[in-house]
Amino acid sequence: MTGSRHRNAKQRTVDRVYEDVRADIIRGQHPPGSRLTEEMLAERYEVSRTPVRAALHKLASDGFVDMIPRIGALIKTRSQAELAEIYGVRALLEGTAAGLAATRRSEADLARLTHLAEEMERIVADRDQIERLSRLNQEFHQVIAAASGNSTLEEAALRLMGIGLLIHTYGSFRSPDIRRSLAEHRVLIDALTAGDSDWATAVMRSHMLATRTALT
Amino acid sequence: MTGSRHRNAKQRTVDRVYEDVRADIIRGQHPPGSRLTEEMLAERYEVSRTPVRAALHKLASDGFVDMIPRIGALIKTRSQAELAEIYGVRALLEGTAAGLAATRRSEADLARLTHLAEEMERIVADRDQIERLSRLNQEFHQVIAAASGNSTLEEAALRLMGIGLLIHTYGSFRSPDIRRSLAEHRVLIDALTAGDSDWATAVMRSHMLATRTALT
DNA sequence: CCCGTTTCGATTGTATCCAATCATGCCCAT
DNA sequence: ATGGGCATGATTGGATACAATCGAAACGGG
Repeated sequence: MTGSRHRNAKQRTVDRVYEDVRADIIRGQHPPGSRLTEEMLAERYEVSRTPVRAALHKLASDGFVDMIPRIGALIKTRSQAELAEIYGVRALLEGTAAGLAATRRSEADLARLTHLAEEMERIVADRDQIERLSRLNQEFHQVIAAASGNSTLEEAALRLMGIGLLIHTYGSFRSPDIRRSLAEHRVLIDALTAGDSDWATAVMRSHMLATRTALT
Repeated sequence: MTGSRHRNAKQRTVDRVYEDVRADIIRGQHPPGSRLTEEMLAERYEVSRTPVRAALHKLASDGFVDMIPRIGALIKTRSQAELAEIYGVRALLEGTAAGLAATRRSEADLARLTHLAEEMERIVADRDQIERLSRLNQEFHQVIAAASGNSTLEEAALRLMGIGLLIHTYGSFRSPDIRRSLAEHRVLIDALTAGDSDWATAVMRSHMLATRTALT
């Protein structure tokens, strides 16, 4: 999340462990509140404790676990209220980002967003592809954040998106909410295509706040 | 920044190293772009590489350095444009936080803010206490962010405040700008005392954007 | 003289070992 | 029976040793 982005032909052990543990958390393998010890993870992934420790600290700084000295890493629990907070702040940040993106987006951005929207609509009915739907949705939002041209804004938004993944978001939504969400994506693309900042901001804010409500 | 908060009677080595390196960066001991090797820091602080590495990774996740695999930690360079971005996003986040704080602030919060404002006014003329002025200012903003009652918002704002410290902010301001800034603090307290959300939001936004301009 | 190649060294990445500390549970005294 | 204190063990924190990888300089060929 906060980490470095470079072409890694071969992944370092610490990165592999980080990704694996993170994926397990998102999939609910490690339920909130459960305890992870370095030794246990080291054994499971067949590496030494050193990379496990590094990965755990990174997970902590990304808000996935709490590291308690001499206890271990506890999977962070997010209350309903915190989740609502996150979506509220996302509305603020991503709304602004969408407004900026409306004037700065490239044709390639629009094409990518359209492709993502189509793909999501294609698989929306398939309950087996919920996880993929969630990833596509995340990428959709990432593209817009990046298109804002404001890396500070983008980074802050990305951070919150990552935390939100703690709950396998789409899985907890009901079908009508998901379809509404996808329809809003289309409107968002229209606003960005039109280059209308205010419209884009409003749609994005509306999109995030509707999602917040759908969570409860 | 992102780290854990617990009563630390005795500080762990990694924390000490983190604080020391961070302070050195803020003071300009390590100029932007310069390279920090683990071994060099281990020798300087007379510890092994282990806590140094942990501290370095934390600094990276807090946006103070870039960790490049097999190269080392490079002190992050922030362009004028990035700095402007940061203050822009702070205006957004802290403006919202101030609006929330206007309705939720306690009497203790107001007292603390008033005390901080007075203290800053008392030492504003003393060029030797620039660093202290900067710390007090930071605490002022932290108190408001915390008073918002929105921990997500608070955390995001705190993060950006920390990054902003990369440039010893107040040191690069001219006297009139600093005095304007302190005057705005007073107005902010008035708005919070009155419980006027819109006013508080507007003042905070204005305060941050004026600061952004003063930087250039 | 310049450019590609290869070797060497510097630096991070990983493993293992030892120390310190705190949670837990047992035991004893009241 | 109950509460407090103490011993023990589990777990992280730190140090050291070793491996891997990449950059840079030296070297050789064109």
